[in-house]
Amino acid sequence: MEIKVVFLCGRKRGRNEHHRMKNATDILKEGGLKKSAQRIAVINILQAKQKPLSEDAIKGEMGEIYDRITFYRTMQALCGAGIVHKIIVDNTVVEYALNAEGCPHEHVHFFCTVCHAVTCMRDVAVHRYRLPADYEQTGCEVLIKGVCPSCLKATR
Amino acid sequence: MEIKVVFLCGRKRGRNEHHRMKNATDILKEGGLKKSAQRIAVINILQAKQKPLSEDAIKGEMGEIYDRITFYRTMQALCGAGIVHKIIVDNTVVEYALNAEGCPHEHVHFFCTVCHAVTCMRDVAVHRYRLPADYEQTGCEVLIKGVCPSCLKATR
DNA sequence: TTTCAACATGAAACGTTGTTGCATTTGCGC
DNA sequence: GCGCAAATGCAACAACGTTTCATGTTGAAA
Repeated sequence: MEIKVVFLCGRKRGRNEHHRMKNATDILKEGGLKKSAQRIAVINILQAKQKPLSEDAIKGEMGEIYDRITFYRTMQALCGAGIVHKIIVDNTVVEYALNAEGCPHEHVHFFCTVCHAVTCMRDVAVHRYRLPADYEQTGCEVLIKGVCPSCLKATR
Repeated sequence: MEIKVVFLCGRKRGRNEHHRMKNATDILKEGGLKKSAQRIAVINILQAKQKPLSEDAIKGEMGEIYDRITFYRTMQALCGAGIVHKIIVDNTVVEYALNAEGCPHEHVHFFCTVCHAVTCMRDVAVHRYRLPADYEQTGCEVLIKGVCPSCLKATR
């Protein structure tokens, strides 16, 4: 039986007010996972980029230590522990994002159809859909497609 | 340049009030696609089952005439013409559903984590999310996960 | 510090999913 | 019916994802 640390939602943080990031070792410990070079590398990369990344992008950052099989297992472990979440854009397009510290509420994801970047819209909460009473809801994925600000600006 | 037939939304139909289904040949013609055995088979199967189906399920219904390569191209054609829509449950789980006649508004999809069935919640519209003004939205996918009525009943 | 069980790793091999090229067949407008 | 464009199906390929197994690490208890 392992202890999960739950972050309490404090006051809202301002848009440019960064909090000190926890290091990979602590994140793993809190998730009840053993430390390993692969896992630390993945967490550090996702933390540094501050946005969802594809396997390919992570691979590029990892360099030599990247191993395809280990990568899948690493991501399974990190997802299972709630350290990262998987964003399914299409059945052939998957991205991974670090779960935000602080308030880990369900948020909307945005996919830019021009540059193919995926963004976690942390300020846009998932709507609470009303299904017929005999359905039990456990989760909800929302993916909005469109054109991101930088691509929109580029076309003008 | 092909002509797309747009169905106008008339009065709401009652829950058990079925309208006469168009046949596959007409659907293809309206979609600007050529008639073919594969396409007709897929449309007929989706129409008969009245619910989203996986490739495997469709394959099972098609029998001998199923061909994997043709299937992908068929689904690409049908999706492109707006005759069916693809529901991405997970990167390894894809389902296809016939676009409903009548009101083809964006609707929510439901995935039962017990029986893995996918349902089009035709009466549950996709919420209009408000993103920052510099984002342009073109579409939105909503997938709710949970337990469907029949699985819920089975556990009691 | 040493020991050790549990877990992470990476190589090989395999299965599935999706695509591309090409020769052949089919649909459909003329 | 003719002929062109599109659909089909085969082969081959590429990418994605999993399983098995031998080996290397981690972390906790002796």
